Amino acid sequence: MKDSQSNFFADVYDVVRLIPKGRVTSYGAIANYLGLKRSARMVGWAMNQSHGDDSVPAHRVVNRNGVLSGKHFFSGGEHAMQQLLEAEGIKVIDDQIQDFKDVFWDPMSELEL
DNA sequence: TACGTGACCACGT
DNA sequence: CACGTGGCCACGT
Repeated sequence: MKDSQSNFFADVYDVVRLIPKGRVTSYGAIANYLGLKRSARMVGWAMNQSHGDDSVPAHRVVNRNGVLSGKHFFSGGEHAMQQLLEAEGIKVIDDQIQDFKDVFWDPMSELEL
């Protein structure tokens, strides 16, 4: 096990697990919260590896534009991620979250580091 | 070992 | 206001 990257992945997963039901956050917000400000890509990569871990609601993580950029990586079809979000009361149209700012959950603001 | 790619974001032109 | 480039870090070929 690589301690360093495992620690980073663990941190990302921990934050994602803290996302309340019916809310979403962005890769950049998580990266920023962890202090990796410019390394949002790593958060995305972490999500990629988290795929298969039911404890990590990756469907609640989208890009800063509110677009389901990672839907393509979900198993069960292209609309699997959208249906998961809609099941939590989040409206999604054409891979775009409606009222994104309203359902947006910022760890820095909500967790108040 | 080096290059290219990636579930992104911010800035410059 | 749209597009291009840089930056970040890790992984695959």
